[in-house]
Amino acid sequence: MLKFDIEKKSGLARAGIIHTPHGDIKTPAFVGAATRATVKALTMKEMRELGSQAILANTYHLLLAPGTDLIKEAGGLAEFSSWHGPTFTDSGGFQIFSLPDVKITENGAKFKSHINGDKFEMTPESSMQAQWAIGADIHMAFDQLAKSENKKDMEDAMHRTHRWLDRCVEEHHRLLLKNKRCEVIRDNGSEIASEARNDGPERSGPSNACSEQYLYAVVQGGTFNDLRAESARYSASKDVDGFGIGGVFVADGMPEMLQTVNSILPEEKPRHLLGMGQEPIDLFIGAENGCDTFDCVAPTRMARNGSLYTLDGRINIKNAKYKNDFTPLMPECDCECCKNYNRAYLHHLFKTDEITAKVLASIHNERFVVSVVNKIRESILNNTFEEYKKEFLDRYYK
RNA sequence: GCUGGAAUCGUCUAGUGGCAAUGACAAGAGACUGUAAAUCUCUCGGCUUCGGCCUUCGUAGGUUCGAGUCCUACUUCCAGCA
Repeated sequence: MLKFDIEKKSGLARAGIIHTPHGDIKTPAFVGAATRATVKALTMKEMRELGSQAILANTYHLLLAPGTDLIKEAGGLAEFSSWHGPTFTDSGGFQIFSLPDVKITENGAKFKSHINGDKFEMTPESSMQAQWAIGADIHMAFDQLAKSENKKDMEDAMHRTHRWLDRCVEEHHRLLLKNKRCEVIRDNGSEIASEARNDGPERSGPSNACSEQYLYAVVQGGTFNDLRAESARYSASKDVDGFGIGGVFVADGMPEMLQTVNSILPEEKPRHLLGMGQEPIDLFIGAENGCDTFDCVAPTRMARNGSLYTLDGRINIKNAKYKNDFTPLMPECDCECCKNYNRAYLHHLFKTDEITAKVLASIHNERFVVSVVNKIRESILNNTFEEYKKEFLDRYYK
């Protein structure tokens, strides 16, 4: 079982430490979105320097290229990407939702590769196998999202997610048993996996794709809190290491939804809020209501598109008004971009389409969200969360 | 000097009698939440009570119901020949 220590609690909010085979994650924490085993425009060294604790890659993308077997051959995601820290993989479930021409059956989802049109099918079992091959520390169950006003549609997707979860858990345990590092005990003649061994010092050197790996169930249910509650109860009843909360598309109603879900989920297991983090307020709401980790593509995507975070809200650095602005992007920021460059320079780099524009902007935006979540953690530990939240949000959204 | 060719919105460009005029870039703005995203959308002659009105395709004339498009002259540029 994944080890998670809770250091401090305040209502649903908590600060803790997730102990993964590749190191600790002090929570709440923002996990960098490294879909194709890279955080776009950034090197892993830059990610470490800006304080990122973990990354999340996507099974669907890595399956298409370079292939999960190749990553296994390389020694796993951490070794392959030179990240060497805690890693997550998303299951590919989101792609069922986001790609066109996806056929969903009870067995799984049939995709067409967006690269060359190759057809292939992903099932709960194949997703688990792919994630084991990729070798991230924490895996997401293969789920089905829905975005519908229709409760029946949402309910159907949720129930399918639950049936798939059963298959994910079974396959995950089968793979756990196969793993040579796992201790196997016999209970009533049937093999079950015991707690993965996690003795010895943290492994930060070359990793092993066969090291302990952990599974999160994914809670669905859309905007219907009774469905969310049902999904949380179902997920909580399963033998998993933690939980992803998925299918959150609007911040409206998120506090109530998270209160519903996180009041049901067992306190001692970590919770990951999937895909939320474009708006800083989402991070506050998430942490406040019991989420431990977050991931979101928006900070780096927006960075590449010139939309940059400041304590006074997001600005578009490409706007003409920054042409002669020789002040730092965000004076209070300690990132490489803000410490060394000014807005006029960033404006120039964007207007002339220099690669460095995207690099510096991504360093800053990623640092910004990492830093906000780190400060949320500190404030939970210091009992100053409410003050920090008010101070930050009043200024950011004024 | 002669002979051809060419001049269109910041730039390049489409346009061969019905045109405020094509496309690209540039410019201005917006979007982006488990990444088919270094992407996408909108604006881009002026005014507008949103029905239109006015001014535009080197300059000046002309033909025509109608000219960026045809004719004449001029100006500038390009190529070739002297």
